[in-house]
Amino acid sequence: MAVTLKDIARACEVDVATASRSLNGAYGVRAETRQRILDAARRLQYRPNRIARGLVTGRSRTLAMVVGDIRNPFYAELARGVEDAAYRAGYELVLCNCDLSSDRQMHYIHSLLEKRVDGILLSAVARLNSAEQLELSRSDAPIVLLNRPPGGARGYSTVLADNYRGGWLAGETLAGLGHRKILLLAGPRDNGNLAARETGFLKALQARSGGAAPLILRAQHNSEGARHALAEYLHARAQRRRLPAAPPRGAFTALFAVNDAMAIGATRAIFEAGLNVPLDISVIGFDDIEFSGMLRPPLTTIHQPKYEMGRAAVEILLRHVGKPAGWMPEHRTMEVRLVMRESCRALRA
Amino acid sequence: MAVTLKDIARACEVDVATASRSLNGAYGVRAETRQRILDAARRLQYRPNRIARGLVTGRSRTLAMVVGDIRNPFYAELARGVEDAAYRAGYELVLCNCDLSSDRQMHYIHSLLEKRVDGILLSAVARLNSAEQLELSRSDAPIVLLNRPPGGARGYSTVLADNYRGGWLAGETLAGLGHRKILLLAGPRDNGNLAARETGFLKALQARSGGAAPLILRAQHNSEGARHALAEYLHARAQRRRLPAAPPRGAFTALFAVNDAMAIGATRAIFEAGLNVPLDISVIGFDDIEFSGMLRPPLTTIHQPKYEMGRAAVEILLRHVGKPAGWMPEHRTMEVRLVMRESCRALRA
DNA sequence: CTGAAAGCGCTAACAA
DNA sequence: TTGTTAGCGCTTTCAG
Repeated sequence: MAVTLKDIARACEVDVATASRSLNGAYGVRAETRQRILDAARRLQYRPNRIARGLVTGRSRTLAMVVGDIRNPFYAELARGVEDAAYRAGYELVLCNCDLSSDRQMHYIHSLLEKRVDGILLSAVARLNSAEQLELSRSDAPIVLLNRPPGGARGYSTVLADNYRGGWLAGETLAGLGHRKILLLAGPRDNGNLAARETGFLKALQARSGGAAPLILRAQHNSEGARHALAEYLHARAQRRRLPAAPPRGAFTALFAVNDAMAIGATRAIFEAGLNVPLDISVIGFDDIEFSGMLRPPLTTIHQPKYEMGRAAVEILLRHVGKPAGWMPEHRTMEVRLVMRESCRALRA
Repeated sequence: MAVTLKDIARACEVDVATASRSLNGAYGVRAETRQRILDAARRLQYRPNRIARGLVTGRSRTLAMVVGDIRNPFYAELARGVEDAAYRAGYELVLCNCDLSSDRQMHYIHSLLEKRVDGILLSAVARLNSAEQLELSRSDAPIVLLNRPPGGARGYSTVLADNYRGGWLAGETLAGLGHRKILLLAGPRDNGNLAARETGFLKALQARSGGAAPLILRAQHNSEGARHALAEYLHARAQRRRLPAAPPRGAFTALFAVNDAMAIGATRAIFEAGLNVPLDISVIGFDDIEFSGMLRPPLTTIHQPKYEMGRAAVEILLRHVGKPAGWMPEHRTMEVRLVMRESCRALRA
């Protein structure tokens, strides 16, 4: 059995209250007594039972983060930022993967609330129906939406990258390099972040004098989805022109993929079609996952400050602990920036 | 204030004990009464306070995993396996990143024990001094070492990939392809897993008739470390032979990096030196992180079943919950296998 | 089948 | 400065 406060109180011939005070607040107790208790605690290897403490204080010193899949390097980087910030503040982090399952997401949220976590970071993309939304809103623990557009769920704090501006930057970059025939490799329409990037990109092209509307190809927002979709597209084009052997050139000279995973898949498809990046096609992505810099060619992309986003979300969350639900939601938009690497080249005019 | 068992007991005009029984064990209570209570619970949105329950049962239904850095895709995959298994068993997972800091590692372990987690998975590589080892051994919660050789810490259950055999496989593969001049890109000597791979590799080459001892280059076990070390080596060779422009060929025709991150860094260094993989140098790695298959060329590597390792570790851990400390440690060695992709080629004899 | 009562280990008024 | 007294919300004997 573990040694309890009572044990150390008995050993020192004081009351548990005195022992508790010595170990915690520390003031309102004679220095000598306090020392005696501290010594006994160390000697007996006393480990306070935080769960008992939690029961009375109502706080667990635990935060939770719900993500889609921690194997996604984007989430991993977010999570690391979250965890470091939590650690510094003296909190632990419980991690929940729920993929796209809103069932699993709700299951977690229930468990977390039952465990009285002090706050929840919601990064997963699983949609919630209105019953679930309602349930969330009654949550005692503060919730911040991290990289998850509110989507009907008003009233929560949010931390988001400036996706629109990132898309714009991508458009500017490609157009500035002289590209006119451009492919937009877009994701599912119902993803708010991806949609914002798309919009920003389109606007940037429109704003450019003579900016023609790009081709739009929609795919799953992962490598395989992008690779598959683009491969099919390139193949179909070759067929149509009866160029079974020769790869199609000239349909577009640049491509924007709304995230790096898609950019990676697209790059593969391009090489597999016998074309070259950036000689035949320039590629620009979005996210700047660590891996992007290690590709051949290193990927030009829009960087979002994932680690800092995690940190910022924890700061907001902690500011809301103990506050009434729905207390002054904060909205933080994080800056993005272009990272020029080698997958884009300028077109000679 | 949250609704408690007492509230629902009052609403149903029964005792809290009856309410508790109805909500849990469910037997020993009249069906009609039980139903009434269940209904009330739903109606009042009752959420049991698990921390109160934990105080009496002594279980928290929480597991913890201590890793180096979740951004490392290897850990992420392990973690996902762990989390899925925990989820299925009705547990939550707290995730702790401690890099190489044994301070942070110990800090976590203390917190976790104070929070009465039901078990701890140790994957981090931070070394523990003997005082820390002693402390660990007195832990009430079971501990399993996941991908972490016991290194003096006997008595714990372990889950490890068959690193030795993986190294052997790599050696066999290269030798079987006809390579004779081989470079071993090794990691720090004090890493047990990496050292086992190294040993296996060396043995395989020795076992081959005419297998010459490979060159050994030691580097940090990450991409940049490997890239740097290999670049320097290639450069120095070029200098020595007064071939500033022409890249050095022929010193070795194949290379084994003891993990994929290193293989990736090495591949970069090779291309940056103007050489080609696999034409000039074949490369084989270890781990089979997801990314390996998306490289150009896709990396040949030794696959370890990371996800399954995570799952296996949880199974063992759960088997030990509630058992006395040091109870029948289990040791599980997971099989590895060769994944042949395009970074290795056969040498014509 | 159900109620009463004790207690998990700790904190926090309130007294002394 | 210290001890006493109540709980926190739940489970779990033990009676009834």
